[in-house]
Amino acid sequence: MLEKYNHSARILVALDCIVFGFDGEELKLLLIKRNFEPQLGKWSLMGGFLNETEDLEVAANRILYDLTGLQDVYFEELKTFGRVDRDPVERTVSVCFFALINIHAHSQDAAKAQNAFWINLKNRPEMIFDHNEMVNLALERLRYRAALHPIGFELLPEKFTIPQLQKLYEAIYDTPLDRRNFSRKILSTKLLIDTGEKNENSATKKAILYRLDQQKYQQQFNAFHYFVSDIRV
Amino acid sequence: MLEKYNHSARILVALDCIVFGFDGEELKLLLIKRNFEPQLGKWSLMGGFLNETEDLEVAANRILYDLTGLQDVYFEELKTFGRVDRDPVERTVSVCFFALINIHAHSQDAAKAQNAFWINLKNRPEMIFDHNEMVNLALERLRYRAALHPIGFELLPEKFTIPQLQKLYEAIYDTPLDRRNFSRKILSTKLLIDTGEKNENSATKKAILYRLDQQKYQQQFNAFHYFVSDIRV
DNA sequence: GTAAAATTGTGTCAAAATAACACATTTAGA
DNA sequence: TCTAAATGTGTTATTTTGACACAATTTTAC
Repeated sequence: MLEKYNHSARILVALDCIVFGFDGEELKLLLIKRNFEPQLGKWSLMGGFLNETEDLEVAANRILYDLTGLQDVYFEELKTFGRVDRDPVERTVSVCFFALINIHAHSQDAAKAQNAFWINLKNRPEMIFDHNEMVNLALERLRYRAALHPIGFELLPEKFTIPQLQKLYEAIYDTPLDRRNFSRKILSTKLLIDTGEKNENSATKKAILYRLDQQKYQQQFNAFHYFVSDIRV
Repeated sequence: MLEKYNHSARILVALDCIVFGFDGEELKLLLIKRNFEPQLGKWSLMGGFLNETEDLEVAANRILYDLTGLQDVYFEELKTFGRVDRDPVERTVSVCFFALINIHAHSQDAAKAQNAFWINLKNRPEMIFDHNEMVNLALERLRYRAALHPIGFELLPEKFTIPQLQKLYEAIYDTPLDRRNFSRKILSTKLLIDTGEKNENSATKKAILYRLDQQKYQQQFNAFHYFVSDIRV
């Protein structure tokens, strides 16, 4: 039997999860109005603790599932936060993730059970601990990633129009984009498949509904390089 | 006094550090030939445990300092590794960082004290635990970062020539680059200042020695976008 | 001395990508 | 059927990129 590392401190390992959504106009965050201690009544990210016999990645999926009822959603590690005083209750190191989900496809029941609400990113409330810092960094990372990889699609429904996609990018970068250049750029990636359908929820010209070419999406994930003039990572 | 989180497991939090260097020809790693248990005699990254009263970032700096004698070197978090069985001795979550240092500027004594050696990245040995996975991911990240931000300079001496810089990029991406296009691209960033000196260690035409414009480096860090044909992140 | 070999610095040019911009089409509703 | 709003596509000048050529510098060999 191997000897254990007797001289070092065992520390609580938490996970905190930032969930981004898009309602067609604004970027949103799924935040918890805490109905439990500590910090009851305040806003926070969804979080949890790593169990003794649980892989870190499994724990992240568990927390996402408990919040959204979704499995296999896009998420990536953001950073591990480890200031000594970040949680006043007890020393806790938190591995922070962010996820992108289709805002219409998750479980309302799961969200309700966690007392979670979609909040406009721009109007986000003060949050507990270092959660504000986490969200700021996550937005930065989202902008970085979305400029290089086609992750925007993760936030849209299965079928979507180019104008919808453009509105998403405009929300992510908080800047207007040229409609014609945007369309050309996106279509040149060949990632979009024309479904033959049109968006019927339109009072004017109905835009073409596309879906993502999943195979090309996987292949081209690392060769997307979406750039427009105002977007610098 | 606040109540503690009584129902969750406390876990060892380790840090592992990948140190990259460049000897003018090849990318190198500063690896430990373990003269201590566990896994005595095997190769590993430099690591350590997070102390109870120590910020995570402070711990990373401590470990880097113990290995290199350097402070304020470039490093960034890579990922936190948390498979249950990643360390057979005991459940340990490891926050992995990577650093870029000038291979000629660190403390030989510190390295010797840790039994650390510079190893060609391409000939790297089998390492313990998930350290191989860490290094693979770090190389990927280095390539990603170096394509977008001017971090290559962190691996060079204060004064360097454009051909040296090119050799570095060729080592990072393991691909030959066109000398003329490279020079044009780098000079167009205006990040280089001509020192007026030349590289005297040359048997042929002596190349101009440049130094980095530190002010512009800070300003343009997020607007570098170094791309050449063969380099795709 | 001078020629040869290796390396460095700079220039050219066609092709591709980008940014700015214009016009025609579709649809609901007046 | 006319209008307003939104969508789809095209044009053009400018900038960036990639492929390539030539001149200059320096040491070494003769």
